[in-house]
Amino acid sequence: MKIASWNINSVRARLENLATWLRETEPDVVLLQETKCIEDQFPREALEDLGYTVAVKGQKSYNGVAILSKFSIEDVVTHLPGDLEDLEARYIEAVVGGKTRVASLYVPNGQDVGTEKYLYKLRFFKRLYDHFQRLLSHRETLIVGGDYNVAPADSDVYDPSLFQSRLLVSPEERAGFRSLLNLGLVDAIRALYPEHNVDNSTLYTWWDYRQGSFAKNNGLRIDHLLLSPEATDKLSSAGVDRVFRGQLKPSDHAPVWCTLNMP
DNA sequence: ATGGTCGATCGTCGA
Repeated sequence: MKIASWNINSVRARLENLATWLRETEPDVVLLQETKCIEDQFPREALEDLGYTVAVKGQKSYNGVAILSKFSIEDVVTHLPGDLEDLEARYIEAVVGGKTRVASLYVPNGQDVGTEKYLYKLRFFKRLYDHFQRLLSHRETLIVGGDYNVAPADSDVYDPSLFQSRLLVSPEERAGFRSLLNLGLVDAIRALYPEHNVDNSTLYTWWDYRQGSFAKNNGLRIDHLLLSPEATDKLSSAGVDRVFRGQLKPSDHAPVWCTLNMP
């Protein structure tokens, strides 16, 4: 089973890129973020024509997450517990193919260290911690993927000297991300590509649209696939489709993917 | 130099 996550930065503006990527890389399950439209505007039929079942959590203009699956989709959850007043479309979870649980999540960017949006980001990580702790007790094959908006280590940043305690790398954000690993979730990319054994600059998933960042490979690794122990046991390969960041009208993120050996 | 470049939507916010 191939599972991929992609911050698409508007599913309507990116439908051509998305369809090309689906045809060329053939993921079984896709976790999308920043679809940027309400559910009625989501190009459901075009994706169904490509062989996918679709589950969407939409919002006007901002955020929006979705799950595409070649297999059945059941038990859909569209709100991250822990804050009933949070109406932003940043979380969707479902069971695909009858027994594999997946979630597509879009962690708040955080605007700037110390702002109200930054505090919302840190609270979001606490909610993820509490929810994943509960999910992990079920001992399922679980994949929680998405745009975490955190570069977990300096090896995930093109120039760490430019990123000291800044947004995306601050100690509090990294602690939030690390707390999920401490629950027992495993970073699929780092499980197969340890930071001291690889060219870390090939693993970036996001490049700013500005200043020619992609041409200079000024990137960060902020999109992640986290696996439960039961999923990690099945992990066989993983990678980043960075070629799709270089196409015409690209998203500013590249897809990240992994394959699991399913019985 | 507090900029730059996108997308949604149509002046301005969010990233």
